[in-house]
Amino acid sequence: MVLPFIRKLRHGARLTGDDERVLSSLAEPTRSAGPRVDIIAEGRPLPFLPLIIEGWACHYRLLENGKRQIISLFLPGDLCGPFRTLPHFKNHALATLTPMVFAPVSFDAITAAAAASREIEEVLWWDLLVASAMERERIVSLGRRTASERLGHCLCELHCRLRMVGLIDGLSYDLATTQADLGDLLGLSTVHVNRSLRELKRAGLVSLRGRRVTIDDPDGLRHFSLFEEGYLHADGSRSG
Amino acid sequence: MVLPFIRKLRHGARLTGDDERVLSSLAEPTRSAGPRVDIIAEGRPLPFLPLIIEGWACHYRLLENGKRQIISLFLPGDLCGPFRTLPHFKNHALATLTPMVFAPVSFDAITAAAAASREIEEVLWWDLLVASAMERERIVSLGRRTASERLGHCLCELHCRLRMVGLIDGLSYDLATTQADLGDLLGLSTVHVNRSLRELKRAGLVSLRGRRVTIDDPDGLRHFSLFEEGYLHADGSRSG
DNA sequence: CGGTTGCTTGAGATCCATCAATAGGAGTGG
DNA sequence: CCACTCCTATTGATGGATCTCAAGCAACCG
Repeated sequence: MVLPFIRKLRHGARLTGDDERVLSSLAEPTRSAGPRVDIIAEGRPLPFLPLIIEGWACHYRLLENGKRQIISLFLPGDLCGPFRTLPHFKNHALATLTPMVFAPVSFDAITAAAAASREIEEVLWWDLLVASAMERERIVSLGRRTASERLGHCLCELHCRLRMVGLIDGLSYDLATTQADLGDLLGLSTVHVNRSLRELKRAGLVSLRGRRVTIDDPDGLRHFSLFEEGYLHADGSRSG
Repeated sequence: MVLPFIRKLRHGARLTGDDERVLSSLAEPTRSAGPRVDIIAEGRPLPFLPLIIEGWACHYRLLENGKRQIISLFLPGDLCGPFRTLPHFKNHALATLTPMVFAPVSFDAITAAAAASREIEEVLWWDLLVASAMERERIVSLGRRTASERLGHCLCELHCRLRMVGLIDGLSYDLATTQADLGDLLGLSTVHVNRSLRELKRAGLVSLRGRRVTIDDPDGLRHFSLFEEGYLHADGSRSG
């Protein structure tokens, strides 16, 4: 079985067998965590870099007024932060959204891997630059897209990201978040997430059965949400 | 005269004289640009990394619906992007907000500088991590702060950032943006920026004379805006 | 079964956008 | 020095988007 981490990185570089073996070795040993558990508390330096094998997680921030904002959403194959850190840099809280299996990758190991192979060094940068592009895209969403557009955009992005790690079934995938989580991610109230979802359903763009999302009209949803997937670099555009 | 770039980086590492000379050499030669000019068009790979000597700039994104979102704001001393890029990564548009003097730093030169000195490599990462923290903080603002809180937070951040490069005068500094720019930065309409500003003024938190901002009640403004400056690493916390 | 969690819907309030108009300041040309 | 224009700031009025409060429902789980 190929790790989702490896599957994802193949979109970013042509990895040799050696490269993939080195990268796979970073993914061991693994730990497990339950759902809705803090892996790393807010304000601590990062002791290691979590690499997700299975499950979803997020960086979040709790404001003094009690509101929560999810800063980044992490899926299987994701490194939960930049591959390099410095002393005195504190982290946002990292929490699981679902039960999760992850590898606590040591920064030393990752640095050594990058030093050993130019391709690995590049693909780690590729991953960092894509993660950073997703954050910037969310700034655009939060600032200038309506609630329904934000939600549609998010559903498009998730489909694309899950496709990169082989976790979709055609136009369907399992949405592991609650609507409250989506609200904290998109800067909306739970109630309004629900209404926006209803709007997308009524427009025939998506449908839901339980936690299973199906994008019924991909072009329509992309157009409605102003979604352009280039920033995710899922097309192997390295070769084009 | 010490470059703002150097002044800023001193907050991130103890640089030797040699380090500073190497970093200063990156800042030459320089170019000038007028106000409201695109330095780099959207969707192009980055030909070089602009380093601002004087003036303000921003990354922005124009949506198909005509709305604009400013993604990052850049001040004197700022590198307008991560110090490493990869082929096929396209950029957001980079535009000046004011007349600007900048150095088009070549990625090769910056890579060489990082390879030559561990301190330089670290301080470039420091800069990248701080820039990334500012983007995440804006996600929090856009998602979970009210208009006035966002504005106050922004004014606090600007004061801190300008302080790091010596461009403040006590509690005052020159705000180089129009209210329309602030709106695009904070996800608000121009009109509402104006009203939020009025609210901050009436609360005795800030005052304005022309483009000159004065923070009359720093603690009050910080508290009101839920601003905690740790993410900017302006305190030389590397030593603490 | 009862308790908990998440989803759904309604009603009313609030925040913010939009439209429209005015005013001030800086530059420009006569 | 004045008239003109453009850009920015300011304010009012109105409507729309979203939040909050509240209630009911469904699924799951001890």
